[in-house]
Amino acid sequence: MSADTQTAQEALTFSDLGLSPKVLSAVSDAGYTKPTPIQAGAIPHALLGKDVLGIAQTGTGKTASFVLPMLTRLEKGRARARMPRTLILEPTRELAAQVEENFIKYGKNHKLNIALLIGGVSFDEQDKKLERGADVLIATPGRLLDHRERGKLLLNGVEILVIDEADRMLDMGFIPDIERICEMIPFTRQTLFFSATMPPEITKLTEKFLHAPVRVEVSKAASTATSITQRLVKSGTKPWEKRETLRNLIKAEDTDLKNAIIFCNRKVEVSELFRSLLKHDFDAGALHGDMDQRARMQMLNNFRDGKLRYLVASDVAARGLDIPDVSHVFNYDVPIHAEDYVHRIGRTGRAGRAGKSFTIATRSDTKYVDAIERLIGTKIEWHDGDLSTVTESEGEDAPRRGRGAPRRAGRKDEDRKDRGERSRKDRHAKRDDVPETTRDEQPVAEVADIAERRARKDAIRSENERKGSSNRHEQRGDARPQRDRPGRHRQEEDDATVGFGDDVPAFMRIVAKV
DNA sequence: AAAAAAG
Repeated sequence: MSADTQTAQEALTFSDLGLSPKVLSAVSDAGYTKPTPIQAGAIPHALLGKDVLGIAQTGTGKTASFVLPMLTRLEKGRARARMPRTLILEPTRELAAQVEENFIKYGKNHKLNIALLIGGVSFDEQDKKLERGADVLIATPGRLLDHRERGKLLLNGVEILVIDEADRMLDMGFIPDIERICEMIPFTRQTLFFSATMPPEITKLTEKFLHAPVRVEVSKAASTATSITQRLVKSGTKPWEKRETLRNLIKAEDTDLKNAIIFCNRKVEVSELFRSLLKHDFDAGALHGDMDQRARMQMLNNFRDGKLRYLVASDVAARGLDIPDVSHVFNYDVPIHAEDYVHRIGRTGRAGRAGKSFTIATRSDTKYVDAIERLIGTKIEWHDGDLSTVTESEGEDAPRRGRGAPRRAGRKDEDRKDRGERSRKDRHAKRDDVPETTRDEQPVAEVADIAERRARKDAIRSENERKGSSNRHEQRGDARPQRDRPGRHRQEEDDATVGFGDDVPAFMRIVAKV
């Protein structure tokens, strides 16, 4: 094919980039033939040992753009005890785990030691992996520094350093840590640096720590993904009103809705809404940063595997997490920062698939909605009339409008309970009942188990229904009483972890910069 | 008005 400039890149395949045969074969086994723009741009330079400054959103195939060349370069040489050869820094634990999955997937023809150093889990296993000598070290900053202070880790053997999601690290106050870490690593290293945006602090950082970097910037689409249908949904301001709005919305969307992420602004809201949804028989999971790590992973994996249909989440899930095939995003709260809106709804409509997003808005959200519309440069349509048609209820316990009524008997009681009032003890089996006292510490794990059991039960039920038999089998509860005892390893990675393809997004090119 | 990350 002859090359006009545009199609030249399109025509590239992975085998044109200089990757090793082992890597290429893993890539093709994973089903990929064509690199994304960031991959095509970054990989050849990374292979030559040059520093790379990649400006790209998550979902652009960014992860593979450093994983693949690193694998190729790691084929020469061996790791020594406590001296990892490469280091990848990630802002969140889930992202770090996701990068590990990528190394496992694309490194399946390599014999590499991979160590994942994240908080919330015991040190023992991590120590062992370091001791054995890690070719690839993937870490969140806190735990990494912790290990180093304990003397278990030497960073002066690091040949390649990756800093991922730098702007998010900035938001999270990690920059001082990042600077400390950079200073521990020899000057001669190669640095691959990724950020979605380039605020001044980040530019300064790159000037300090990158040497003559090759700048690779993925093109930005002018507007929001056309594959995402966006709607605003009016609601009263009271929590129970918002929950009801959400439930009705979910039910109305039922036929199209494969699975959904429901974003809340705060962690308490995540747990409240989660418990409420469970009470209302939705197979929901929850994800936020105060949950214990086991529950976080479990929820995320169950959601990915389709064992949970709904995931109530804080913004920990807004960026970067690769959850393919989410059909719906609900914003239970309007995000306070407009960029977060872009990231949140970007969880759907991936790889050109159709996605829907609904944002529940109350009177007090107007200015945030305005900011979002300004950012994305377009008005978002109201789903079913705008806020002028909402009748605001008075007082905390204002009775609900008697209409728009619950379809099931007993709903009123549940709603009363939702509002925090005591109601007559449920007629439901206590097994599915969520402890009212549940706060965020230990009980979350319990709740997680309940959610998991329910998810399994539901999976079985829907399987049966599909087969035409509507009998409900009770699955024996096999939730193990796993306490998170330090020093205890869990081998039971029972469900094979799903692969994380980096979807090429129709959308993610949006630049969420003001 | 938040979330995230070390414990």
